[in-house]
Amino acid sequence: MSRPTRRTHRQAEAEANDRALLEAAREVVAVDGAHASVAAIAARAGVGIGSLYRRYRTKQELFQRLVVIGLDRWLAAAQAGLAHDDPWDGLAHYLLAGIDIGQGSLGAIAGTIEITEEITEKNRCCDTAVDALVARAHAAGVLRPDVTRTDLHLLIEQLGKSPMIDQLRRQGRTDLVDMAIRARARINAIALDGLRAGAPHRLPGEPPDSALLSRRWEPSADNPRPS
Amino acid sequence: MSRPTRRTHRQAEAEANDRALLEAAREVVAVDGAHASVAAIAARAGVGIGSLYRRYRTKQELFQRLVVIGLDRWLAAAQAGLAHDDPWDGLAHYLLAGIDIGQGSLGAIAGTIEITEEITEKNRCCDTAVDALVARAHAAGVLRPDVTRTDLHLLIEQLGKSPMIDQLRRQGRTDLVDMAIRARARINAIALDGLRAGAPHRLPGEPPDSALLSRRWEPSADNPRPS
DNA sequence: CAGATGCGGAGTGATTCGCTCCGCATTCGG
DNA sequence: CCGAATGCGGAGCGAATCACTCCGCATCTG
Repeated sequence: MSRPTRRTHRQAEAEANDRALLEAAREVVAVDGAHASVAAIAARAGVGIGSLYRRYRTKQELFQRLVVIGLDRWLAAAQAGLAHDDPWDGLAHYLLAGIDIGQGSLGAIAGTIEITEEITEKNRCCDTAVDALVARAHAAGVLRPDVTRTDLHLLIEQLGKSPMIDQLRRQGRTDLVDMAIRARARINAIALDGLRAGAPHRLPGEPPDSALLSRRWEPSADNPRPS
Repeated sequence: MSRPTRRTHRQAEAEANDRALLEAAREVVAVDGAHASVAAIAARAGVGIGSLYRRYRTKQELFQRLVVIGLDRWLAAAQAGLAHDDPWDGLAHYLLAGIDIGQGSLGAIAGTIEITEEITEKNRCCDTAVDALVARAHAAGVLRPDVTRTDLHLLIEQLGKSPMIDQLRRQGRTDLVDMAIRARARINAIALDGLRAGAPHRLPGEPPDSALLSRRWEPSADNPRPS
């Protein structure tokens, strides 16, 4: 009998394939949103369609896994932010990490999958962590007081989507992709500076209701849940 | 003979249909990007597919028209900004108008259409107007000096896409749509404050090359130009 | 070396695409 | 008041693409 920690070649290869699959799915979904096709995902991962369907029985199962992983990374980013000594640095880390993780792509498929209890629970954890991050920054007086967690979330969602970078990447213009990524870093820096305390104006209107975000997980008419 | 200013019922109705068609196309493209189907556009406009194809011989012809109209509005926004006495107010007006016009949706179909001389020329006009707007704001010392026209353009593109609002609108939740629009106004205000002079940090890296934007009009491998 | 395992991708029916074409309602000219 | 003309909506077309199945084959295991 082999030692339990020792895995066969096949098992290791299968795990590597799974990682490649998830990473590829993340990339393709970031570009095509809910319209991402399993063929494109498999091709990007460099595996056959058959291998994809051996691991995930349906496309939705893969997407659910994708959402769970995204929420995990999102929570990790928030906790890493809380680990920073400086309240502002922590908030900035969370925001930039959230943008890079592609929180925006999560929203794209949010309405297309069945919501499991696991997803709801992880979502709650994330909200709690971000609330702490925001409260600390508010208490330290480094974040403009009229910004709420939902504002932050919307900002991340908005800045997370980068259709131009996706388009350039599809075209294989790696030099331009680098340029676009550097350019986006500047946009992010602008947004960060807009979040700092001491802003010249109050934000317009009332703080947005957090229901705005939770409602997005509900199915829509054009994206009916599977029966 | 009827007076030349007098048009028949049919002509007036056809014009109204055309306007509805263009507005519907703008909305559907804002949601679905280049994947927008002519059936969806016609349905949203409340006209038959046949009527659409009587006015535009192909889908691409409609999209080209859409881009031209978008560039017209964009130029008008820049000129309206220049008409403001206050340099900052002018810039802010341009930015907010550009976001609302849906400059972001132009980028989505930019790579899918044949570029006419008209489009190239209008694009040049827009760039010139925005350059003047930026230069005036820089000279007045109200815009942070490390922000370039391309930065502004990328910011507009980034903030122009609102997948969440599109999703809610498709679901017909008009109350949530209003809420989301108000929430986006706050995001825009944050970005605007981040653009003001006196920002605590310099933007990272070099100013982005304007080629980043012009290259996007070129066709891509997955979006080949029609032969 | 024989059996087991997991792989890639051709094939399947369903769906959606851009687009054509035609029956029909409405309007115009006399 | 009527026949001709006009422009409309949408059924229908071939092609493309979708999620998904299934099987021959290469590779690894005992």
